[in-house]
Parts: sequence; C-alpha cells; structure tokens
Amino acid sequence: MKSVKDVAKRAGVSTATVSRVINQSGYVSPELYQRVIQAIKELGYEANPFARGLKVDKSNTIGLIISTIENPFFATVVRGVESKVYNAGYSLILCNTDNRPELERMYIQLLRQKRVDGLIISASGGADEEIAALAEREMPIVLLNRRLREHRPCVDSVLSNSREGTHQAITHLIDFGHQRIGIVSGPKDHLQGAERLIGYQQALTDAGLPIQPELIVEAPFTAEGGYTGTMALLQQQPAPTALFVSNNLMTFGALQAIRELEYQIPDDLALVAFDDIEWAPFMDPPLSAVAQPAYDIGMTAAQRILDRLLGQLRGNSEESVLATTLVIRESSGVPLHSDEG
Amino acid sequence: MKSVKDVAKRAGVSTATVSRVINQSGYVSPELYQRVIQAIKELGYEANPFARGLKVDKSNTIGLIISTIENPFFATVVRGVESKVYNAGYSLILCNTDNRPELERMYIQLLRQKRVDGLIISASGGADEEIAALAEREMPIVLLNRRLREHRPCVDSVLSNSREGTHQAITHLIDFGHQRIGIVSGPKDHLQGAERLIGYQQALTDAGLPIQPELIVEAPFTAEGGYTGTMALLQQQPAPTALFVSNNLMTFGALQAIRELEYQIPDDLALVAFDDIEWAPFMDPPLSAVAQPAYDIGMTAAQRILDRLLGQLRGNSEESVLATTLVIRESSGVPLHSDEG
DNA sequence: CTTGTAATCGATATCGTTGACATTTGTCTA
DNA sequence: TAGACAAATGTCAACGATATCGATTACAAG
Repeated sequence: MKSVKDVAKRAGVSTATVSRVINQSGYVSPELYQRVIQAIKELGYEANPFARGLKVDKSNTIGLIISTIENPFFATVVRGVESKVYNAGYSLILCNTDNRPELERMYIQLLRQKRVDGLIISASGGADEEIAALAEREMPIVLLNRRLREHRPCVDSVLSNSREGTHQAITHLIDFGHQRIGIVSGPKDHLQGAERLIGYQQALTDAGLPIQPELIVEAPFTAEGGYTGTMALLQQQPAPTALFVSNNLMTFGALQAIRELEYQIPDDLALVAFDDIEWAPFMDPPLSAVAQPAYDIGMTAAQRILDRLLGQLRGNSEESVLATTLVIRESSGVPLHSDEG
Repeated sequence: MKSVKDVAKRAGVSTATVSRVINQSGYVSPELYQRVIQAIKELGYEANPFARGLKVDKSNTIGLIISTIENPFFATVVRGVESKVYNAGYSLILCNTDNRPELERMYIQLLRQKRVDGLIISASGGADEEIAALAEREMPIVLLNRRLREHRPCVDSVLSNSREGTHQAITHLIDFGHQRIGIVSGPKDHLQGAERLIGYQQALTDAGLPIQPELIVEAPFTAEGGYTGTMALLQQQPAPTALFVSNNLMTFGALQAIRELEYQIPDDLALVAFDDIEWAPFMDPPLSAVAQPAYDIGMTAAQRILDRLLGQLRGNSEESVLATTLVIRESSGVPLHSDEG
C-alpha cells in the first residue's frame, strides 16, 4: 500500500503538501498541486481511513439501526438513507434489532465504539438512556417515527403524519356511510400507535359520531396482534361494518382472521390499512391504504444528520413531520345506502 | 477519551500488558490480568478502532452490496447476513446499487478503500474485473446467486437451486394436466435466468412434452419485463393454459397483464411464480410459488466469509447450492380433466 | 526603504495500538 | 550448580495522516 510519504517522494514535496492537496486545505501552488495529483494517480494512492480517523476522530460513517428490514416500510427507508448518505461521501453501517431492546442497546454501544459520526434509529423506546448518553457526547441522532420523552439537543425526529393520515382514512370510510368503524390500534405507549388512534377518534368526533370503546382494540404491531385484534372486533354484536388496521404487519393477521371468519371484503366489511405496500394492488381485494413517504423519511433523516455534521444545524431538537397519502383501492368498497347502520 | 496509556497507568502496568489482556495474546499473570480488567471497567475504556486498524490493517467490517433491498428476497438475505456477521463480532456496511453496474463498481472501490475485511455481493456481472482485482488482493468475496465466469481463489458462491426449483414447479403444473406451459424467463445471460429456463425445459422433456419456442419469452427481471413477457405469451393462439414467471418483480407485471386481459386465475390460467413472499397467501388468488431459502443464503454467505477470515477455508472457489421449496397455494389450480389440451 | 501581510511550503509531534525485542525472574533439568 | 528455558513484564518503534508551527518568499502599503 502506498502512503503519503510515497506520494510526497514521487512529487518531490513534503507530506504536508500532499495532505493539503488531498484535503483542499491551506495554500498550495497550482504547480505543486498538479505534481501531487499526478503522483497520486501514478501510484494509485488511496488514503488510509484508519490513519485519518486516528488523527481527526471521524469515520465518515453513519449508523442505521432498524427494527426489521423485512418490513417493506423500513426497507424503503433504508434505501432513502443509503442514497443520501453515500452521495454525501459517507457510508452506512446497518443493524437490525428484530425489535429486541437489548439488541438495540448493544448496537448503540457497538456503533459508538465504531465511532460512527451519526446515528439514525428506529427506536423501541427501551434504549432512551443510551441515546441520551450519546447525545451528551454531541453525536447527531435522528429518531424515526418517534421522539424522545424529554427533548435533547442533537436528537432530531423525522415522522410521518400518522394522525392526519388516519384521520383521512377514517373520514373516507365515514363518507362511504360507515358508522361502526373498528380500529386495531397499535400500543398506545408507542407514539405512532397513539397518534393513529387519536386520528381515528378525531375523525369520528369531527363527523359527529360517538367514540365507542368496544370498537377500539389495542394490540402489538405484529401479525399476531392484527389477528387477535381483528378477531375480537369482528366477533362482537353488532359487528363493525368497517375496519382500520394500524400497520402493515397487523394487516396480515387481520386478513387471516377475516378469511377465517368468512367475511367478504368489501361487501361484508370495508377495510383500510395503515402502510401501503407494493403488493397491495394485487391483493384480494386490492387494498386501500395510508401510504407513508418512506423514501422521503429516509432521505430527510439522513439530511438532518448531514446538516448537523456540517454545522448547518445546531442546538435544539428539530422535528420533521411528513405527509401521508391515502390510496383508495377496492377494499374500502363503495358508498353505502343511507339506511345502513 | 481514555487510551491504553490511561489504563496502563491506572493498573500500574505497561501499555503492552494492557494490550495483551485485551487481545488475549502473550503471557500475563492472573493478578495483573485482573488489575487491568478492573482499570478498564473503572475508566470505561474502549479501544480505538482507528488505531487498531492502523496497526493491524483490519476493520472488522464486511461489506454487503445488494441490488435492491426493497426486494423482499434481498431484505431477508440481508437479515441473514446481518445476524451471522454481528454474532461473529463484525459489522456490516450496506450498499444498494439499484441494479446499476456503474454504482456497483463505485461501491466496490469504496469498500476497498474503507478496508472491509470481506465482501458479499449480489453482482450484476458488470463489475467482474473489479471483483477479480479484489480477489487478487486476497479479499474474501461471496457472490449471491451468481458465479464468476472463470473461477478464482477467494471468490465463493452461494446459490439457490433454481433449476431444481423450477423443475418442481413445472412438473407440478404438468401433473395437473397442463401441456402448454408458458415461461416468462429472465435474461439468459443471467445465471439464475438461464438455470430457471433449463429447469423448465428439463421438466418438459422429462415428461415427454415438446419444448415449444413460442412459449418461451425472455425479459428483464423487472415488473415491466413481467408485463410485456406475459402479454406476449397470452396473446398468441392457442394461449398457454399455465404460466411460470421467473421472479417476484416480474410477477407484479404478470399479474397486471393478466388482469388487463381479464384472465381468471386459476380457471383460465394456472400460475406459479419464482420467489415466495410474505404477502403471497393474501393475494388474489393465493399464489403458488417457489421459495428461495433467503435467510439461509445470507447466513451461509456470511459464514463463508468468516471461514476465510479465520483461515478455516482457503484456496479455491467453493459453491453452496441451497434447496428451494415449492409452496402450492391456489393459483396453480386443481388437476385438469384429461381432455384438456 | 521599511514593514506588514498573505502565500507557500516543510519539519515534526501526535493520534492509540500493537508487536518485536529486551529484560527480569523463577523453575527445572543435567 | 550452571545452564536452559519458560513465564511475565516493560520499552519503544512503527502504522499513515494531519495540524501546528516555523520558515521563507512575494508583494503591496506606507
């Protein structure tokens, strides 16, 4: 491997000059500049990131901790982050927690040791002390679809507007004549779970409909959660005529339950899900869904980190709230007759 | 930040002893060992990866270059790699090429500069010289679902058995009485594309059926490819009674085309796709598919790298071929009457 | 003709770890 | 008891890049 020394010798200058050329720092005459560039090319020199890191204590790397890459939402977020990050000359270390808080903590530690320059994390909430500790050290952090209980400088959030998205979806169902609308809600101690539930409630209230507690079921954001939640909702009398499911994993379970109970969508039950997926148009029936701007979420999260790193952004916690889109397909059915109850 | 020097001072030993303790190398008495451990704990010391890397020229990092993480197959592969890699004390740098060979080349360069210890890559074939160059430097490389034209030491392959998988799928359709079976094939210069086509042909031959060129359409592994390929197949006279689609992205397009032509699956057309996805059971109708062992592919790829790094494996190119699974749902229909043709 | 300032470049210390080598002490064998 | 050898520890020079500092020159302002 070639080093600055080799380049310096070849170009007939000092290592300092070589460094200046590489980093575009300090003064260097056009002539020497050219000689150095030439030498670098001839030798095929490439800077050693270890030596550089040792000196400047930066890795040009950002860490990304994701709960599950297999969730298409996060897969797209990752792609957004990836694209932005590499374009800015950084690279990306990926960690997958499978929603296990202890793994999350472990990864945070690990990434700190690895000296990542910034951290993007879809946090479970079980590692807030670790996150706070990192923020203390002035490491830029972005939380995906969450915020810290107590705001801290250096810790930003990028969220999609779940409340508004759900509000739209429920309003859509109300417009179609539904009055008994069930919701399989996420955990209410989860920000997005809570927000979606609020959106649901507000939509009902705004339409002058009562909030009926028996139509609200709380469940974890998993297929199992969706299954048991849907089962609970559909087996009551009278059953809801429409159903809102709060995330894509839950939707699996919901569809399973609906199938087992032999409901026909949308004839017996209208369905709208949170999270759109590429396959939704081909499902049975094509699924109406609230789409999160996953790619944008990834991009803006990365941008936040970069802004902090370049000093464009400093100080207090910032929050970006991105709009969702309601995609209406067939599962939400058609307007009901007015005698429907 | 604390350094070995601080630890050494605190424990009353030399830095060399500290290093020996950390790396479990050389001799060190139980007593000093304990003192050092204690000092490390008290100071919260963490080794500096830059300094270490500078000295030993290892990053404890492996690179993963993926064509599209949004493809659920690759998402699962990534998870498999991730899990194995971190368990072995390495971390993972992720790159996403979006199938652009120039990006792929760029990333290979970048990861070399970053001094990754190994590389796993779902290669397009457009960067084989770069890969060969890396192999020359004895960097362990694993190719996903591909192999190099000319084998090289250090470059292993992990593949799923596409030929056999397709053979099973086609045989399944033949067993159900189909004789005119169309295939939307991938590019035949792509290993998996070619293998799947061979599996198709062998299955026909093994069943004593003729290979009819007009039932074979070659297309890129994309939704568009699936769409145009399916269109071409279904618009000929007589149309095939069954269709095999060679990957999951293509299946989108195929379903789109089938819908537009108003074919009913499986009544008018039986369908089997390559690549199973989590959503398949909920599609219209539930999709029969050949499932690749994506997680296993990721795990074994990572294991190959680790074996090479630990010196367990050396020398020539090795190949792991993993079995696929045919998952029969509804889209492949039911056995036809014998007068069907 | 000073003198101040910007431009240009090199020598060198430094970052934190490790490994080669040196040193010391203790133990065991011939 | 000498010598050999193993165990245990320390010294110190790398690894490669960069930033600080100092030195030198050029040039413009006074």
